[in-house]
Amino acid sequence: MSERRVRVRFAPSPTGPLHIGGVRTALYNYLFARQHGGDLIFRIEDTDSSRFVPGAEDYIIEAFQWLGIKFDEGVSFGGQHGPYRQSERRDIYRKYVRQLLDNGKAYIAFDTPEELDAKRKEVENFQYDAQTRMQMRNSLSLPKEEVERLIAEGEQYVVRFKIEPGRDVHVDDLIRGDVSINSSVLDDKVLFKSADGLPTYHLANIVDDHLMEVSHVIRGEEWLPSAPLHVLLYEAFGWQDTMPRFAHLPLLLKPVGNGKLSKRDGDKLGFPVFPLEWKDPQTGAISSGYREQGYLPEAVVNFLALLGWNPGEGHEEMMSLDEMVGLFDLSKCSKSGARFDYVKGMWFNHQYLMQQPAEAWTPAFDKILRENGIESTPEREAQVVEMMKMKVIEYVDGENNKKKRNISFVSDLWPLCRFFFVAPERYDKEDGFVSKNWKETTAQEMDQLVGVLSALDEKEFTVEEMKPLVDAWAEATGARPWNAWRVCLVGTGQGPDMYELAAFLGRQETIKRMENAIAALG
RNA sequence: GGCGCUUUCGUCUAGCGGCUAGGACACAUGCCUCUCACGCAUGGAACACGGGUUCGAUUCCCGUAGGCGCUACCA
Repeated sequence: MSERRVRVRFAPSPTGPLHIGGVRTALYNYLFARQHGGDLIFRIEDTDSSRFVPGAEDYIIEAFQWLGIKFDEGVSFGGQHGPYRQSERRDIYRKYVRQLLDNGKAYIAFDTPEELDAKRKEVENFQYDAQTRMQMRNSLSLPKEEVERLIAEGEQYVVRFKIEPGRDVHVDDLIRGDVSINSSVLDDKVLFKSADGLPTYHLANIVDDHLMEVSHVIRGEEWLPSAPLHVLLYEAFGWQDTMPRFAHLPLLLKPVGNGKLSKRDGDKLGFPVFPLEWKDPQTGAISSGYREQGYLPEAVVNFLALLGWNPGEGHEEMMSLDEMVGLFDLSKCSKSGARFDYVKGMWFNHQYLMQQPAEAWTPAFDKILRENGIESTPEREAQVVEMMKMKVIEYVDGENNKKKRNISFVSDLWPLCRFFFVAPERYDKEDGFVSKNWKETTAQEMDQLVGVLSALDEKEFTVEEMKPLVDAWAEATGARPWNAWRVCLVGTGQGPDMYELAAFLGRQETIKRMENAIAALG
């Protein structure tokens, strides 16, 4: 059994953008496949034509590309077991439906959706099973000629799985151990619909996993209740010897409140639930994505991996994809759902952001500057802007650790760096820092400081020239001008060392801001 | 309602019969300091409950309660 080559799959339904929980499922499949030198298959489960959403498939592929999760075969990746899109496998499924029908493991049912609805209204907790199927319109209850006539007349029908009641069905789950359920509580599931000639999930899933030689099915816990049905299907086909092992992952729960994290929760709760931004082709509504929010793929993957799995023994939480491949272990997955605490995701992003060289941030920061109207200046000033940007990065990400900012995203830079580019519009006395550091005599003091600074020309306005001059003056007069000076240049208690800041702004801008402040605060 | 899964700090979790129940995020405090932050240090904070089994249960078993999922001609 363990001799079999490891082959796992991620098989989403193209009904919209990929949910973050799906990303984690795919990630675990990826880790498992890599670790065992096996294959990861990408299959599209589009057996419900009515729920098909254009663009979803490409979106999913792009998302995994961004995340660095690579597939070995499947839709758009090629392989020997295709086609990998279920809608292109109709003929294959037909053959297997026939086999089940011929073996008496399945039967044809003519009950319309309306009839079934009526029945459900009439009988509380109605279930289509061994108890009730003889009361329904199907090939078991109807005479043979009648069945043939109905089919010949083109009546729509479905094929149902004939579940034998009263049997304990066992599923050996890699995460949960033995799970058993009595077959009597299972209903005769629809396997195939004549209306569109397509199978339902259950049939397509089993047939494909078998044909694609899938060795392990790693999927979300929402599938656990139907796992016994799948076991029964493998048996009905006579494939029990090559039946894959199952592993049902705990679900991702909402950060607050009840229930699992759903597609609609995202932006409402203040964080994305999709890897990439998604625009609904029908409504045009936009859902935010991790990529567009400024997350690094490494951070998303690292954060997600630890929601439901843990390497144990106080191992470092920061892990690359490759490290995780070495450490991953299905038996170390937790059994209960994990609340999706995106604050920790932000911390991971902070960590990965800090590992990057500052130059890596330039494109993103550039965009922010443009959004704030900084770039739309004449060419001459463009050079200055460029220099400023370099300065900003140095300030934020200087080799001196003391200067590092607490930023989770590059976009967090703007409120911290604004004053480099824009003079304070107003000096707010309500601001605690301002009121604390701007006293009666401060205006005078700043006036003097302007005088001291004026001795330097624009070229001499450097930290090296300025510092001795100002320090000497402060020493002589006993002034402690820095905080008030900061009020002048920044407007509040933020920013780098005052000499560095002043040198960066230059003589003209520095003195202008000081005079503005003196005039405004008096 | 039925069936199944599940239950350690606020959150993610370590623990696999004997531990002062460990770590991370978040939070609080202190240090550093011309501000904010970073960094460093410190602190508060948990075994759902009730029965067993055992010399001994957070750990094993059974109940109860809570949480989650499934219960479609959706996946």
